[in-house]
Amino acid sequence: MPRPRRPLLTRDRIVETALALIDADGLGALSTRRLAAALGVQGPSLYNHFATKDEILDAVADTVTGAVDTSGFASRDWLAALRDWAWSYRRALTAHPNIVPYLAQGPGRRPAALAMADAVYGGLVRAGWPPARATHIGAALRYFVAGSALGSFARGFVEDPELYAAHYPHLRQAHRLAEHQQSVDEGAFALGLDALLHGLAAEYTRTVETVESARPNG
Amino acid sequence: MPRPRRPLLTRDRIVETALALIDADGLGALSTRRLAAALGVQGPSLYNHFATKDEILDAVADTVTGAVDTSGFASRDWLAALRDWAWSYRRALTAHPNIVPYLAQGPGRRPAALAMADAVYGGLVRAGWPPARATHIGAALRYFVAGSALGSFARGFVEDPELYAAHYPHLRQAHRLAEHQQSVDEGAFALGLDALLHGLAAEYTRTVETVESARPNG
DNA sequence: GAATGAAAACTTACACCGCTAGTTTATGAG
DNA sequence: CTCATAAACTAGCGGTGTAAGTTTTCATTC
Repeated sequence: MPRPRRPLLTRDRIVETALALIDADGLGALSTRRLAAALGVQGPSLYNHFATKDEILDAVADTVTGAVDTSGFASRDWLAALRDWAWSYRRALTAHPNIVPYLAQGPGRRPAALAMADAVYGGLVRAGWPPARATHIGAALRYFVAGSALGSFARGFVEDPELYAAHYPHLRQAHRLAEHQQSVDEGAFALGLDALLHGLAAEYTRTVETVESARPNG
Repeated sequence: MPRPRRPLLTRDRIVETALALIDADGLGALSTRRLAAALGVQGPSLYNHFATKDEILDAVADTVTGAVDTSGFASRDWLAALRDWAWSYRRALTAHPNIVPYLAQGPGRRPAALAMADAVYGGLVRAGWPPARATHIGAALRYFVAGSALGSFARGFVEDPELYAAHYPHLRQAHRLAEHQQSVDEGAFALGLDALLHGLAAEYTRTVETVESARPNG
């Protein structure tokens, strides 16, 4: 088949299909040949639209990141904005858990990831956090969200009662975790996020508000 | 070469060499043939000692997890034990960052990972946390530690000033993050961990101590 | 001490992988 | 109308995990 009258592929169609395959079969199951086959095309044709497979994955990762809502930093106080962002971030990642290991490596040059970092950092600095602290807070929350989406804690335990009974006295119920996967993971996230934000709020009154009130025009 | 008089390979030697290769060149650069070559042997010989490559990676991951110290749960109060554990956990992972994406998927059937989960969960329950809460706390801290070790936040930003200057007003200094990688990552971890533990301590007095004092013999 | 079976290396080979090179034809710009 | 570019193709390279079968040695059993 030579060049067709209407292009068979577009970047969007490739990214969309890649994400669907990753969601369905995992990151490891995405090969250029399988992706191409799902698009009704031969493997190397993809390289007319992307230079490398990593570029495809970058695009997939960025559409996932693009679903994260950072608008709170423009309208709400920093604490509420952080909470909204963290939940939205988590929702975006858990909707496509298989891409998280790739995405969690860092923003790289992906526009949506950089825009997110920009919004968070900017929002925190605007709220009065010293720049270094704003960096740390953004990083800490990213750690927590990425870690929570990366391989469900609950699903990480095998569904095999005998494995635990013998050697791990406190894990007798661990095999049941898989059943309640979603609620365990969400409960852990909710608890951890609340604790984190609680701690940050305390830190805020301790450092930022203290410093401001000490200034002549604070 | 037929069967040699003294075996050329042992599981330990394979795991050790695999970890060294992963540390040096990354997880993606570990192939059975390269690993075998580093051991002075042909690729398929590895399969006399491990059934699959994943089994090798499991063993590597478990030696890394084995370096985590959970002894605090036997000797200190739960809050100090959590802090010690989290730092030890982080040190173990950041010593071998390239294996973290594999390891972070969950404990699976790896003995060291399961022993760690057992110690943490047991310690928290012994301290008075309700079982469900203990699960959540262990998970939340694992999220945070794994996220922090999985692809350095700082290194995730490209060292290219022009990339940021144009479109991301608040990230003008982001390209400098790579320089201070270690201190940024550690600072973010320290801040986040302190905040998390601060929040958990508050939650403890709110729920556990309240409940206990309400009991007749509390 | 001979026989035997498992162990541990080997070679060969398969199906798949990412990607390059070169070919063919349709499209759109001048 | 010309022609560079775009977008599909086929063929193929070097690499991957691993299965199959071979050879020799070791450890055990009669």
